[in-house]
Amino acid sequence: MPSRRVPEATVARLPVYLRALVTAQEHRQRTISSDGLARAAGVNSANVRKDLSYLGSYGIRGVGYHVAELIDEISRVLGLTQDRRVVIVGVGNLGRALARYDGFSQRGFTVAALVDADPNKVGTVVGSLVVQPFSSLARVVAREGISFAILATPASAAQEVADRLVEAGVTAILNFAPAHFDVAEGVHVRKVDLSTELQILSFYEAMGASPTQEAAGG
Amino acid sequence: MPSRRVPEATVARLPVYLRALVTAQEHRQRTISSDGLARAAGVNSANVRKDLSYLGSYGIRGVGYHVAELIDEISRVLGLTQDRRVVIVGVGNLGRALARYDGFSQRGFTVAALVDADPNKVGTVVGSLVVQPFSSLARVVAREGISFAILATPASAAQEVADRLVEAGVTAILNFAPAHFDVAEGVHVRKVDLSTELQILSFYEAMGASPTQEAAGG
DNA sequence: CTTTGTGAAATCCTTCACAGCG
DNA sequence: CGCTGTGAAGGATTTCACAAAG
Repeated sequence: MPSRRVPEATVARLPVYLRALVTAQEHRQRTISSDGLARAAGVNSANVRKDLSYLGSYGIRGVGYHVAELIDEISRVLGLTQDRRVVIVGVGNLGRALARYDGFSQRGFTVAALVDADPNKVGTVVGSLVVQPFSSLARVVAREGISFAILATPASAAQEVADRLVEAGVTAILNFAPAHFDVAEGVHVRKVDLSTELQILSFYEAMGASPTQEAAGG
Repeated sequence: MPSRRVPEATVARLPVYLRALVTAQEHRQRTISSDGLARAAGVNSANVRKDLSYLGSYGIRGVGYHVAELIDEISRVLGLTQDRRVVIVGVGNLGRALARYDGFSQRGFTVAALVDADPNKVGTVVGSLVVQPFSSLARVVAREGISFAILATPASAAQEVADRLVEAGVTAILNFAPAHFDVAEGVHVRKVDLSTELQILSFYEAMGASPTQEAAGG
């Protein structure tokens, strides 16, 4: 029960397990073995067992893990018990699509505000939200109780936007801009770069070589 | 010059270096040190040097690397010299945004076809392309000379779609569906899961713990 | 004097293999 | 017997630290 330190690689797999477990539950499955979970997640079963052992959540020898119990445990460890409010900065093609993406809200992430620097976009409606001017970022973040941001601006604006986000009190940023930026200690950043992923595939295509199943969440 | 085997972790960083190098070149920079590149990419400089050493591309001691030369070298290694043609399967919010995303074409990936199983979407226009029925996937892939696919369907359809893509001759799949699937030997898959990324951030938020800058491209 | 290239050390991660529980 | 939990082995990756090159 008392969870030890969880390695990064394990943390990155927990959401995958969670997804597989929810699917299993929808199929009325009450228990699941490390092997079943491993298959669904595309990893090795010893890896699953070791990962889960970090949570202190114990399975039953000869049986497997209780699906419902594991879902609760992983949700708790991932901090998904509280709803997270998110601002999307930059409502270009990608930002607009993310604003409407229901996968976020399904998993407890509420897109509470949209912000853009372009006066032509301010005031337009995306989904059920009106785009706010970038200049009012701090106010919006405070008013809406936002702690997460999705950064979907051009690369050139990334550092500036990140600075403003941190100033405004945002503590986690999911960065879709193809650029690196620095943030203060304690602010968490993850980067998703869509063309990078295709370029990596391109390498293995060109080589014709092995790595075949690759999660992009390391 | 004779490139040895390139480790996976290095491959995942090459596109990041490439991006930084192109930016440097736009700023009229002729050479760049491992330290400069490391800063721009958000990694350790020894890491940069080791990575580049795998390419056999040599820098100049006391000076650094020629920007233009390195761009060529990395582009070649990543197989970006040839244009890749891509089909997007699933034109929901995400698929449509990806279809219009100009970052792909800027980097040599041409979205050549859109496909969807929903008859209401078939025939609609996204960007400059007409959505084709899923049933004509094989024909479209053959006609358009497509080798890459972006899978942006619901999770429940992922395995089926992947099977059809592989049948049709696609050899690299970028998977946005939150599901794992199996493919034949030699077909390369990378997974991008948007809510997973937020959930990982959520973990570190909840813990208040260290990992601060994290690339999502392992 | 600056900066690369790289052995060696340190760290992290995965997989094996099996004792032991249910 | 089946399946978990985990020590130990094996890989992979990162970082250090420094000799050598320009």
